[in-house]
Amino acid sequence: MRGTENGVGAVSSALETVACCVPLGAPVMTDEEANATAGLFRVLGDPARVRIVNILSTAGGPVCACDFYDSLGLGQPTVSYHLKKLTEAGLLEREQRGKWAFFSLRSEAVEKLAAVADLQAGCS
Amino acid sequence: MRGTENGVGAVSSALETVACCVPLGAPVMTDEEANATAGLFRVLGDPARVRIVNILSTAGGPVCACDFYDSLGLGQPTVSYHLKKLTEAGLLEREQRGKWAFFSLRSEAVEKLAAVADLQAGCS
DNA sequence: TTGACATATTTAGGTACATCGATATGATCG
DNA sequence: CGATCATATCGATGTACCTAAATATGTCAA
Repeated sequence: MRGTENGVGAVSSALETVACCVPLGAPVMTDEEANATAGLFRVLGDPARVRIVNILSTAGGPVCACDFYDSLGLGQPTVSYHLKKLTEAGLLEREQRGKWAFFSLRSEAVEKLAAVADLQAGCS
Repeated sequence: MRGTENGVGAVSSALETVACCVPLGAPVMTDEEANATAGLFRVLGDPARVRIVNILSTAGGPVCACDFYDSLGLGQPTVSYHLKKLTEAGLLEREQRGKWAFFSLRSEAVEKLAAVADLQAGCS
């Protein structure tokens, strides 16, 4: 019931939040799009998750879950909780290496995030 | 006690959240910066506020508070609450026109937001 | 100043979220 | 299989947040 690499899009439980987002400056925005876009920002609206993304971006590659405990000053269950939130949103990818879980940033999501937050997108 | 154009930085009550943010990909990130950055995202982590920003960006100019009631399907106090959150974060500027309050996007904040969400900032 | 209107604040209630301790699941190695 | 280690999930608790009704503040016109 893990399902990280099941072939297709490897969608998590929440319909891949990041995939449903639209730029903040979109000419039209449905309720569903507003919800998804807010959902993406809400996932990043926690200091621990901001740090996780920051650590992953500076690491430049997959990072073991256990490496976050000290960096974040949070317990193992709490870190697991945050990693799951980020993964479900589509921002992170989970990879099993032996008995360790490694996480990395999904480049598509990173690009999408930048596009969503760019209000000038499409303007000169 | 309103203080929207008091000369200097026109800071609101919360030390201007957006001003303390750093890019998600910053090489180093203090606790305070992680908090401010998360705070900025958290402000955008609500569908109503996402819509407000979207409406303002497509409007291209100041919009009266009363114009949001119908668009958002929310009551006047609730809209006022959201507008305050966005303004306190430094994303919006409030302007009094007679007995109406007009809000617009702060271009500096818009640029900062894009920079904060851009993980590739400074990379090739 | 008084009345009318627009917005802000207060108060209260319900819900979502972050955190931890305890426990369960999953993976490796003897 | 049984032991061990890493991670995920469950249960519970305190907090932050969103919303609306009622009220206060502020602005303008007469």
